[in-house]
Amino acid sequence: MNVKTMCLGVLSIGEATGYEIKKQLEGPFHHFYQASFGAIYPALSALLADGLVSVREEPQDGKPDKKIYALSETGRAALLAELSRPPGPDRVRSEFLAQMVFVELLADDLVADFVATRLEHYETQLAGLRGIDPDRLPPGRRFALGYGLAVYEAGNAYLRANRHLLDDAARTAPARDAAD
Amino acid sequence: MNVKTMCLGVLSIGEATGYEIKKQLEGPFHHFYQASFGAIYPALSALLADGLVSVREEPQDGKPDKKIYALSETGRAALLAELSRPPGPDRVRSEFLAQMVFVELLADDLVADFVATRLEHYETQLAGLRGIDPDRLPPGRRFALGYGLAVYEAGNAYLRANRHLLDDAARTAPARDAAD
DNA sequence: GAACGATATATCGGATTGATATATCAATTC
DNA sequence: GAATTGATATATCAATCCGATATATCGTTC
Repeated sequence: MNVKTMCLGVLSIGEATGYEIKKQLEGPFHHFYQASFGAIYPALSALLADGLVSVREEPQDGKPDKKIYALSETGRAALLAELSRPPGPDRVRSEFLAQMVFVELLADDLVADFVATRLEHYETQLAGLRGIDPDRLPPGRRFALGYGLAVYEAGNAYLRANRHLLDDAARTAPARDAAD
Repeated sequence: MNVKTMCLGVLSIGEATGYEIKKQLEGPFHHFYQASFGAIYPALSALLADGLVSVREEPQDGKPDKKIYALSETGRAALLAELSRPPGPDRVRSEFLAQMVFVELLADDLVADFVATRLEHYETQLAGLRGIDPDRLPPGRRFALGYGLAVYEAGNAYLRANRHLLDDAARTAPARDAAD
């Protein structure tokens, strides 16, 4: 699903600015879909040019004018067509995991630092998702919320239970050896 | 972690061709890092130009010649430097999840099909990871293997337990209504 | 007063994807 | 038997996207 389709999807929930679409993708949707402003704004421009969305400008005091986008009927049909195609494979890139694969090359204080940061990250993400009331969500979004909770909880629990694999494998720094 | 660094990392395990690096990223590393040939080959070319890897060509009967890349000492140092930087945020894009968020728009037979495919996908991925003997791996790779198992198992279990949210929400197709 | 964060829009150079191409061979399908 | 598919290998390209940056205003913090 490209960013144009995701924008159509978010607009199917209700009209929104480019900034608000980004906020949605940084918040409740963050665990399964991310996109940058560099992709969102050109996507909205293309959707507008193709007649799949409409836009109205609202001046604001003390802030840039808002451009509020809304889904057109053509856009709704295009969204349905895209959603009806079989989903492609997940795309994943976890820098933390990729770096931990080479943990034997890393100094143990670095590893401890990275692991601690990662655990905090899990807690932050879980707190964010737990702050959302599932009863107020339509079924699809409730499903996605529960999925995020399940996967973050599993990752968090795994890291807590197995961080010793990382701690024990990391390089002991020379200065620390001397202190020990 | 960009594709150049990942190539250095895979080469730190042992010399490899571009094709073999891709195979590593399609197999045991797939659940946390993916990259295309379109990125791997230019990355290897750049690494070669920068002196971070060396290459030797081996002719093969019935197949293209092999270009076998090996890490240089300069490359090893560059890898260590990159790995020592704090990991950036995970990048995730799950088309399945993104589409399920808008499940109310989809026909129920499509949803059932997508869910069935997704469950098969989990079984396939889990079978692949379970076929790897963790005792033969160094600690970092053992950790990553276990992480993949934990997260796929959680996602699989969640989908099995909660697919009813999706089934119940999907649109009932008109033709099916008439048949019921 | 400078830096930072929030609300907003927008752009750009570099990174990456997915498709495609080339080559050869073996296995499978029609 | 020919066509298709899949595997082993290398390589490239147009489209998509990222991360950084810019602009503007305001409020908060150091």
